[in-house]
Amino acid sequence: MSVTVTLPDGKPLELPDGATGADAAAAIGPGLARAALAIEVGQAKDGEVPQLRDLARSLPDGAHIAILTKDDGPKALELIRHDAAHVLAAAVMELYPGVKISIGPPITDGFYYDFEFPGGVTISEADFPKIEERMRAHVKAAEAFVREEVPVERARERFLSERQDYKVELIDDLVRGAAHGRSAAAVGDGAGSEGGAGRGTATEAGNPITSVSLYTNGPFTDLCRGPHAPSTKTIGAFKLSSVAGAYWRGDSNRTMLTRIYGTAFFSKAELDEHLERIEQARARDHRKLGRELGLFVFSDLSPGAAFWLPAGTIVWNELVALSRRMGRERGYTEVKTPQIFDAELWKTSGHWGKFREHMFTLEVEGREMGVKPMNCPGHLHLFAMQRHSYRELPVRYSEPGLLHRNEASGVLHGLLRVRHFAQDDAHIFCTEEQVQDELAGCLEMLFDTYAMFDFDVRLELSTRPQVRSGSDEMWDRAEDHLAKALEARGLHYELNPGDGAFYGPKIDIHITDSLARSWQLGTVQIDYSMPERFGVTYTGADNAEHQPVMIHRALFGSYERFIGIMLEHYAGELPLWLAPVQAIVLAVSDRFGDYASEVRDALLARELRVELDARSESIARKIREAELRKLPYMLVVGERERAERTVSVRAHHGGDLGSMTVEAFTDRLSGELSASYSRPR
RNA sequence: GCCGACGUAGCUCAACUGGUAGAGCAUCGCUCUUGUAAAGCGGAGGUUGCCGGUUCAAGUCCGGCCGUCGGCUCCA
Repeated sequence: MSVTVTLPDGKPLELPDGATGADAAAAIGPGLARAALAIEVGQAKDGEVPQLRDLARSLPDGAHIAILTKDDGPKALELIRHDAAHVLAAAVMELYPGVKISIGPPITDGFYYDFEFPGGVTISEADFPKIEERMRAHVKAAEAFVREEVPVERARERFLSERQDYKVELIDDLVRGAAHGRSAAAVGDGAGSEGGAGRGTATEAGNPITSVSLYTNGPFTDLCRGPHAPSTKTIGAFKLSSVAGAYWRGDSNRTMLTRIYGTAFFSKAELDEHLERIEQARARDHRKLGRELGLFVFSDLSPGAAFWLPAGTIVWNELVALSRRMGRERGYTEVKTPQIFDAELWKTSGHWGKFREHMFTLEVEGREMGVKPMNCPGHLHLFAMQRHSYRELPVRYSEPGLLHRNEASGVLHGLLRVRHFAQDDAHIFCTEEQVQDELAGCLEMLFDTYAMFDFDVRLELSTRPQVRSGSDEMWDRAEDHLAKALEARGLHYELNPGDGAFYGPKIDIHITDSLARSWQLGTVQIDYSMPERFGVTYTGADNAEHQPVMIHRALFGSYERFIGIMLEHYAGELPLWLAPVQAIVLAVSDRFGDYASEVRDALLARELRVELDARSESIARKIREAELRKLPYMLVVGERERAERTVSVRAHHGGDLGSMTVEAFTDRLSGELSASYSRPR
């Protein structure tokens, strides 16, 4: 008796019956046997999803297999990070008797484990050294990860007797999930491979789960779907990084657990490199750059609201100018609507019911008013106050509107999550027949806008949420429109089910910041609901009143957030057209102040943003300071330049570009500027 | 909002177990008049986030509040 499996290169490998992944690796070679971590069974073909399994499990006859080693990148890292999460739990259980464990999956850059510590015990980073020391002992001991399949009842009793309530709940949910026909994987934690059912047990609809898998390393046993590496020793280097609160099952009504984050790599060198990357990312944190470059500051007296300094205001205004120019070229018309409205407006829009807690409200002569958290209701009301013919449509109202949202204190984050901000907002009112053209126009404008910034953007289509307004038929139509518009452009997008606005689905633009956090920027939304709520109409060719379709769109999203992301993206080195100071004239000594100001004035006359540094300081110092301010161009002028009527040009990072006439330099800059402006069509 | 940590001069940071706050940079003044990443000297600058408590004595310990940071939940 034997089994035959197929290797990645297509060659068959014959093994004795009952052979394991480890046997397969050994049969291929002793080096591979040593390096093997896990084994992938199956191939990504015909809808089949390869399963990663423990090496110790026996191989099914006829399977395609691939041995996983540390050279297999993210998959291999994920494996040992999951191992590390178990090691963390093992260490914590030894150090804190009575601790309750919940889940501990690998995540993008590491892993975490959530615990409920016994009463009175709090964990802080100060506790990490001793936890890490225990973890090291487990890694050093090269404890084998041993899998066992246990009947559900026995596993349940085991965790019940250990007072591991969260594990009991997970098991109960697994059983219930299977009974309800959901896959076992879907009722796990959703974040990783914890808490899943043992494979090989029935997970089909309606079939009850009869067993679950447990993994043991050393003294620690956890409910876990696996897989794991053969032993803890493959965790080459690890480090705990932070501690945070996290709600059990992500539900803010349930217990807050203590989450310990960490990361793991195969080697110390890789870990160090990772830590170094984080350090560098911190250096380009927009909050730090904003202060250092004199763009904006924050004050305790207005949490969640930036104070824009002159330099930052220039950046802001340039973005607004870009938005206005591009809008003008595309048939948008700018409007201005009030900041404060009677609650009536918010009741009509539905925001009063859904977001009142997050609005700033005030009472004016006995009337309840709300500061606008968004522009749409104002635009709807404005549109509704006029009579409209179908001949006018589409109407495209834009407004760089100032908005206030009373965000919970805990979510504020630099410019990326604020209470006071502005959006490059616009609302299009059009006929049903015009929807596709308008959406295409929005997407085109979106890509033209983002082309100015070489960002890596990710598109998501967010569909109907649980709580929403409008009929299902409306939602079907709206979602179809967005998907169709995306597909018409051949755009790749991810589906984000249930994440749409309460009035309509949306296409969201997401971007990743320097610390790998994801943020939403622009959005294009389609809305059949608000026009109905506000009763807005236009007169059709048939002389009857019809309801227009509304498209909401903001391409930058909020200017604040966009500038924050952009600063991190460029590490503070803004492109010339956005740089608050495009060039600085540096006088070699204050004796050349006259010529230096002449040069400055010449550049000002060409509408360049230029500064003059004629202090009695060394030229080396002036250059250093200009470099630290990341100013794109430095123009050194002294004896020679005055005599020759030239400037010596130095570019940030670019070094000395030699001397040229002021004319030549301004031409060079104008050329650079028009190149950036000519990109969007 | 929830969990944890943190809050000292404009910025970055010191101040042993409680003993009366200090440095660098920046700012200001003077000297130097400078050629591609920091000239020299001197001065000024703090009710240690705010309020209360313990103590002979609080930056340090305790409580409350505010804010910030890292997460969680939320995000029209």
